[in-house]
Amino acid sequence: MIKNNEFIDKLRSSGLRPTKQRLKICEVLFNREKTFHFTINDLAKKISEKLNEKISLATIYNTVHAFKDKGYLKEISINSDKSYFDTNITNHHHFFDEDTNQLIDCDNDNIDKINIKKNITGKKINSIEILIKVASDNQTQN
Amino acid sequence: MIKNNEFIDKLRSSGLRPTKQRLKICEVLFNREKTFHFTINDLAKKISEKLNEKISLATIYNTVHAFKDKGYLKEISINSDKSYFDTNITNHHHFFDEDTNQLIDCDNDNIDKINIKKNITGKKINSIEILIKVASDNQTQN
DNA sequence: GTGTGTGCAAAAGGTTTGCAAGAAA
DNA sequence: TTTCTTGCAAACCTTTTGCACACAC
Repeated sequence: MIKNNEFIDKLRSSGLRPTKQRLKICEVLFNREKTFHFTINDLAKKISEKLNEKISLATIYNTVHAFKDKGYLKEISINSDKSYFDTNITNHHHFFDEDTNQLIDCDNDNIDKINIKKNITGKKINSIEILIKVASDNQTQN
Repeated sequence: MIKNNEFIDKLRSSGLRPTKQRLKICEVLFNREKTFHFTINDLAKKISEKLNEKISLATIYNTVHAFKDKGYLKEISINSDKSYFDTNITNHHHFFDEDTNQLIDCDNDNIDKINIKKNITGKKINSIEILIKVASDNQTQN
């Protein structure tokens, strides 16, 4: 159980004012055991469920982007009509279950080191993301 | 230079009627040397440039999805406000240049075999996609 | 008090849908 | 003639923006 004070310090230290809304979003996002993979819509729903309170969508977008910029959230690359975010900011990868549209973390340990033999001239590699698409074993794939 | 007849056969053999519009889209997509990475918008622009003719957006969406379902196009996973497609349907990966928002193919040969040690129970791996984000060497990264 | 953050509603951008007219079989 | 395809416009959904009000400092 993370205390409110820790969130306040965290926010302050990154130059974000600890407002009521941001603290509530912190609580929903970071006060949990497991990684949370979510879309903005998921988050909005979770907020109204868990806190029985509504925060304006504009504010949620604002906050999620601020948190992403500060490195508290990661954006995940899937082709989808919406953006997915991840509270797990460590270097890791994802399974994407095509049956249920669910994301599952895949630790770095579960994948042998990736060695890219070629790079683009003058460019530096910022990140390497692996997406493993899986689906039910006994189903026709497309 | 692929002949129209080949496109007609290709379409017919997958149960798609070879309409004027689909043939024109085939021409723009597949009558080229290099891989084509595109958004629907890019494709619409290319069509009006190359063929000096307009095909309705609804039809372009329709056709691209049909081609994807038939396996003639691949959808690429980037988080972006729009969908990217690829005429290269072989097993390969991508560099994504964050400076220019451009996609560059990365052949399988350039990456050592990926070994996933863990899988999701009851699921089969359909694909493994790697996205390597790169950016200019002499720039602050976020 | 000043500057930042919030919330609403409107707008924007990509994508999908319904339906009538047109083309392929 | 039947079925599939096209094209337009409207609808939809996610995300962004403008602006007035409220809050943090």
